[in-house]
Amino acid sequence: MTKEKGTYYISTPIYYPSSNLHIGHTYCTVMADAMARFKRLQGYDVMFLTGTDEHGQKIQTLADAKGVKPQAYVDEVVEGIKKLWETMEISYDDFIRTTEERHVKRVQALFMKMYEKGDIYKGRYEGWYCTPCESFWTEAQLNGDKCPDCGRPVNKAKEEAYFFKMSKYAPELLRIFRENPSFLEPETRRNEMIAFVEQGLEDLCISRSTFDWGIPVPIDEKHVIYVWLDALSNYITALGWPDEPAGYNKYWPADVHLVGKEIVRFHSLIWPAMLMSADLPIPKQVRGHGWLLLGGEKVSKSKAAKGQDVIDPVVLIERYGIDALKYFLLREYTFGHDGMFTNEVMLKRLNYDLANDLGNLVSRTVSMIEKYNGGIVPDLTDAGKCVPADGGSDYDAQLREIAIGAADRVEKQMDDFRFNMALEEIWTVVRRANKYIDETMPWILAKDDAHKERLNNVLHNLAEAIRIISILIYPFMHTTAEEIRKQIGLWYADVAWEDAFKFEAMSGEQVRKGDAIFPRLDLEKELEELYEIGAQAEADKGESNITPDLKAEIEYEDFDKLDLRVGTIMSAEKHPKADKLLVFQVKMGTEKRQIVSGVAQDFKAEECVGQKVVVVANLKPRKLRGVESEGMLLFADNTVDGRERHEFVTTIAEDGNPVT
RNA sequence: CGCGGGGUGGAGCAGUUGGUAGCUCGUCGGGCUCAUAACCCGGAGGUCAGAGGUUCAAGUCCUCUCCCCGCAACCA
Repeated sequence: MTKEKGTYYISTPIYYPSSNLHIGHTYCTVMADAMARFKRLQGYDVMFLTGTDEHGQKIQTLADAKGVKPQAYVDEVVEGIKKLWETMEISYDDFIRTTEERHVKRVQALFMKMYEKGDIYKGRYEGWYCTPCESFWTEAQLNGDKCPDCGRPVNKAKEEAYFFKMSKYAPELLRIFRENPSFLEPETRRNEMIAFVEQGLEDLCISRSTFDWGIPVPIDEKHVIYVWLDALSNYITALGWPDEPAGYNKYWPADVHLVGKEIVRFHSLIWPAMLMSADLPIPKQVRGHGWLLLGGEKVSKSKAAKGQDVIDPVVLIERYGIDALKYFLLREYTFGHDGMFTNEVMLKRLNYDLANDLGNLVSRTVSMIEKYNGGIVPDLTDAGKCVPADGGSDYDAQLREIAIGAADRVEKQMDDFRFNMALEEIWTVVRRANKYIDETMPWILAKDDAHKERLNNVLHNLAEAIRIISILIYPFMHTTAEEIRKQIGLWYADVAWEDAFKFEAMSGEQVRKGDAIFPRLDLEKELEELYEIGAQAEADKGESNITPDLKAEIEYEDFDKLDLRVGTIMSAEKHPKADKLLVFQVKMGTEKRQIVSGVAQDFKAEECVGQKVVVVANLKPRKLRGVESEGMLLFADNTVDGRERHEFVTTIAEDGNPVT
């Protein structure tokens, strides 16, 4: 094995088991896994941590709805998550669940440490409370003056809660960003965070008493510890801090917390502040990755007709294999940037890079070794080395140089989390090898025994290049790497990073042609089938969408209060000060009204003119961003391609007609 | 002037500390037949959104403008 190079601790976020994981979680975990495997291959003692964040109101509500205990609920979901990681061969070293005893007691210890430091105080959490939902909402979250969840009225309420004096650490946090810029990457996120801190930090509410599915506050059993203190601390509780500190002493501070850009704030501000409060070192680095976007195509009509994109990782793995999916995710997207996911892009990647370039390279090389040298990898001889069939260029030297230099280039890219560039470096070797075959033309050499030695050298060099490739891709696609090694006769040897710097390491291996490593995919056919699968999934989802949960029953008198009328839109224009609003002039018989409506994203002003609509005619007038609105237009809420959009509910009736 | 991200050959993207504009696909032409109709070579195609500025030198730094996309605000 490789020599020790120290420790490397990498983490993914702990995921919230409120529903199945999607390709976004997969993406993050795949990156962490590749990095963990890469570091291990280089000889680091790696700690790769992932897990689940299982407390909170939402879980409790979901469990209640299902009629099971919260613990039973999360147990089931977590089992599914673990199974997914198993299918994906995620090489985590530990999986922490926040409901585990080891976590619970250590979170409480952390709470006490911060409390004893004087950084936790009891205060009041003010907000709007919805009694049936048992939920607090901020002013901004409210839907008008109603609960955003259930639509029922809310009351202003105060709740006793514990707060963490986060504001105290603002100067320290700014100092970290200034003095150690690499603490948070990429730079754009760092700038965002600096701006955020400079706006002024508020103290953080870290307890709740309106639900009890959580870790009890050690000094006050009426409260449970609220989300961030509970969740973030997993990174040290999993290491055994503070009661079994061996792992903690060995691995902390973490080398990197890999997180999505939406939770960068929590990891780069709250988490360090909490650690500082507990007098613990902060992690060396937080890296925020981008999101995978769907349906990002501009011309969505034609594309939508062509295919629904499949984002269920399980389906993709079943069809194309885990290595293909991993390769695609790591190769296609730039770390830190959002990227759009489409079936077509994915399939093309798989065909061009994996089937055509890599798979085919292995296939043609192994065939030639079988055909021209009885399946034995020849030794390299001095005599034949520099005598190309075409008379004297340095193909061999070029191939060799690119191959043995690749490991360093890959390492350089990996150090900066540029998975896509790292893979691109590897593929320059693949391409060079394919080119080498064309240059040296072994099939010509094979026709004349006089060239036998040269032919053998060419075959040897190809085998060497593939051997090196198998090492380089190992962190990204270990199964494929092993399959390749089997085919070129290296099944007996361990994969070692330093062997990627050697050439002329092979001698007399028995190659064995196997199945195509990555069979070429029929693009048209695959797209069609994926479309079927996607459409089916969409349909399944749609079933429940057609009739959203009905609201609570009302009395006729309640309905009778409404005065609904048919109206005709006479004119429409954009609201001068709002992006989502259109200002309509609506005629109802002789009556004319100005009505503002939030449909600017669904319709152009012009196309609304002349449309018949149903108007709530007796709604109390109200100003919207400064423009008077005398009523309300009714639209249907449709869902197209997963996006909500409004549709006209039209009629042939005359405007002014009442709707009863 | 709410915050932020973008605008690079037909498409999708790279461009790390400023120094000949790259990659994949597509396209056109050619080569080869060992190989998974795969592979290899060559060509065409970009005033790097626009305008200024700094510099010996800017896609890369500064200023302004235009346009897209998130978030926030707002969807009676």
